[in-house]
This record gives sequence, C-alpha cells and structure tokens, in this order.
Amino acid sequence: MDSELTHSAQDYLEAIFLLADRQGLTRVKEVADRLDVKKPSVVSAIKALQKKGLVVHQHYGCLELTSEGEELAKDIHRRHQVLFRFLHHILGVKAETAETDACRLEHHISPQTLALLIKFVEFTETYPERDKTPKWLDSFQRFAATGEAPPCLDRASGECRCK
Amino acid sequence: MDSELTHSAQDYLEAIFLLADRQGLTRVKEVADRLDVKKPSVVSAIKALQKKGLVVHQHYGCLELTSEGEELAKDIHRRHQVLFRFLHHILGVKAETAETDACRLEHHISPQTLALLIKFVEFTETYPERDKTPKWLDSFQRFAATGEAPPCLDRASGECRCK
DNA sequence: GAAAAAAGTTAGCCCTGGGTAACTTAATTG
DNA sequence: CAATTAAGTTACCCAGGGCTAACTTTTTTC
Repeated sequence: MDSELTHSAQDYLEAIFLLADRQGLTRVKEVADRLDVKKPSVVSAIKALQKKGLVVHQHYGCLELTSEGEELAKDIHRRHQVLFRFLHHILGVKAETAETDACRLEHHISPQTLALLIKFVEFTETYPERDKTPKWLDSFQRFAATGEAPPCLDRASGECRCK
Repeated sequence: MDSELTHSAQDYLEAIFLLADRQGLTRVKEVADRLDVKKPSVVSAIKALQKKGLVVHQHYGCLELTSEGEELAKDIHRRHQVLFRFLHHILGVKAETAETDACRLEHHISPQTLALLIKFVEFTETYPERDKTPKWLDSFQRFAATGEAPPCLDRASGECRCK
C-alpha cells in the first residue's frame, strides 16, 4: 500500500471532509465545485483515494471517508487552519487570499516549519492574554497598513519612548 | 510571447543567477547539481528559457542570463530571501530546512502575502532597533524552544509583570 | 596527439493532474 | 409514467517536468 498522498489527493481528501453532511456524505459535484475542477477530475482522483482505502464510493452514489481517510483529512485540515490563521490574523492577508494561499502552501511546508508556525500562532493568540492582540502585533499591523514606525518607538533612536 | 514562467522555470532561472561566475557564466552540470536533477532535465528547461529570451546558451557551451532574465532572477531570489529570513530568523527553522522550504514556498505565495511577509520581516529586523532581536521575538523563541510562557508574563493572568 | 573521462545532447518514456466529448444512470417534473 | 434534466462516468487528450539510455562533443591526461 502506497501511503504517500499526492498534493492533489490531499486537497480532495480535505474537501470531502469539509463537505460531508451530518451523515458524513457528499457528492462528486460538490467536490468539483468546491475545488473548481471538472467532475471527471474528481472521479479519477477519487479512484486513487479509494484504492488506498481512504474513501468509499459506489457507482453513481455518495462519497464517504473511511475512518483512516477522516483521520488524514483532519490532519490536513489542521495544517490548513494554522496557515490560514497565520496569514489572516497575524500577517493581515485578506480572508479570501489567505484561504487560497493556505491551500497552496500547506503542501509545501516541512514538518519542522509547520510545528514552529503552530507555536507562533499559539504564541500570538495566547500572550499576553488569550484572544487579545499583543502590542507588537498591533504595531506591526499599523506599520504594515501605513508604513509608520511603531507608535511607541522613536524611529531615529529605536528606543522605546513609553517605558 | 508567453510571459508566464512555470515554477520549475523560476527555479532554473534563480539557480543560473546564483551560480554565475564573475563573467556571468555557468554550466549545465552546475545547475543540475544545484537543483538535484539530471542534466537532460536542465537542457530541456533551458530550451524553454531560451525561447523566452531569458537565457543564452550555445551548444556545448556556457549558460548566461540575458538582462531580462537577470532582472527576473533577482526578483525571484528576493522573494526567496525574504522567505528564508522569515523561516530562519523569525520562526527559527534550521537553516537547511528553511532553505528548502523557502525554495518550495516561493512559488505558491500570492503577491499580497509576499508583500506583507516582506513588511513583517522588515518590521522585526528594524524595530525596536535595527538588527536587535525585539523582545516579543525573544519571548517567542524561548516559548518555541522550551514551551515556557513568555518570561515577562504571568501565565495565569496573562498580565505583564514587568511594567 | 590519441585515448579516456567528463560534459552536453537527443530521443523516448512515465507520472501527475488537469481538460472535453459522449455516454449512462438517477432524479425531477409535467 | 414518460420526458427532461442533472449527476456521474468513461475514454480519450494535453502540458509540465522529471527520468534513463545512448550518442556527440569537449576536455584532460598520458
């Protein structure tokens, strides 16, 4: 059993996971629309996932993840979410762009980088206070938006004026 | 003239740029070794770059970027560098991994994200003082390395203890 | 300067992952 | 329940981008 998933296989897996209704079912058409590909592309991608035992699909019927497929999909989605939060909440990339970038980046990131990115997102979301934007991030966002030096800093000396 | 460069074309362009000696010349072999591909792959990639007027290459001879090719290569490399600095200096990804990740990520990032990432790197490298690690980054790096809450923060309250 | 080694090239293969056209099955509706 | 429409499928095709094997040219070296 070839356990390696291609990039596109991961996209399909994640999409099926996200589209599943309460009964865990979705449809070829849904997947095609979501990923912006044509139905035959979905069908052939699903054949591959089926062969690996990650998806169940009877002819002309619904799609369903196996439990193994669901585990993988959750993992893929977790990665995706971290990237999205980093891009959108920290860098300030607009939601739509962050979404598509996250989608493309998630396949090209090493485990080490992912782990550190998770820590980075966790760090900024947790300190100094949960769900409160840290001062430095606030400074950065102002800087990014206006090009202004951080408000509590003197540009010339680089010294903090608000000790 | 098809002006769009494929991902791999960008890699080749950047590699040629970085390998060029003082006379701006390099060799198929060099490129192949650097990108970890075989020579025939280089040859066919170069044919495409040649057709777009980005590279000059005579049979059995040296490779050289045209000025247009060099402009593009510099731009590609700038992107690469920003990513590397973000990954290595900010997140703390080890240099080797940061290098390969940067190489892979650079093709999958939107202009908006790149622009913000540049600002982010610039911000952390400039404030509060040029080339001095900001306090928050220091906190993050300790947190990433040890899992400890930032030293100047009380984890329970989230309040800063060192006002 | 001839023989060996290294570099470059060509031809042809393979896999990924998209697409269209044409067909079949299922669902909807008058 | 027959006709229409929508969904799913199949059989192709195409481009990107790598590879190997075999050949040619250039460079080295004895």
